Amino acid sequence: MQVPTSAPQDLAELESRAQAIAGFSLGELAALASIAIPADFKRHKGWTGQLIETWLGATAGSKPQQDFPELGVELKTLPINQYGQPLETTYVCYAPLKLPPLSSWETSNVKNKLQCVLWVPVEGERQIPVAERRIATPFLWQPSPAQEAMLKQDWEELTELIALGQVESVTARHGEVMQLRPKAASGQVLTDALDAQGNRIQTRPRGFYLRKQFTGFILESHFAR
DNA sequence: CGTTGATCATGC
DNA sequence: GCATGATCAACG
Repeated sequence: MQVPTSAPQDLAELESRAQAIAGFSLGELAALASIAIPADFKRHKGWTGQLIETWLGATAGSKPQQDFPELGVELKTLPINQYGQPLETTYVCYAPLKLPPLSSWETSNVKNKLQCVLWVPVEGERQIPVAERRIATPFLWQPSPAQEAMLKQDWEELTELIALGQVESVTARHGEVMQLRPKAASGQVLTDALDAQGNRIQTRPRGFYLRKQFTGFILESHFAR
């Protein structure tokens, strides 16, 4: 097995590459790709995602686009426990805080990002050394009408609060399947937003995250089929 | 003990 | 500063 040197040409090739790494440990994949393995993720939080990107032939580096633009596919690795349940929430994208919110769900970043996702579940329990964690079964997913309705509802609720200048009062408890949380290099990072009177204020950048229960439901639905 | 809020690395 | 990849760890 070798690291691909080009992007997958179609969905079939992407799926085939994804299936090929199923069952391998992160250590094996790193060794085959000549990539150093971190002892832990304290300072390497994005390492697994980048390793998977390498093996699937995603364009290196971070781009403000989908991982496979030609295929319209977004790649998400998902740490799971021994029962196949997600251990962490899933980051979707930044939330615009300076809204002339003529924005709609249909044109939102969230909907665009989640139109088609290649989920790659990976063993993530801390007791398992990083190198020994294995890739589970990757699969392509598109939101069902019901799932999209849930996402849309949360997006509209959260976006409305932002539009009303209530950003500061939104907590991660809002939203049934998707939440809004700080997303920055530190708590010192600030960005512009608006208060209820429309005055410019400074606040921590926020991102949209999928709750574990929701991604767990996606996994369950897929493997129950 | 699960979740929220904070944090780490990197590129442009 | 924003966007990518996420996990860490304090707290309720």
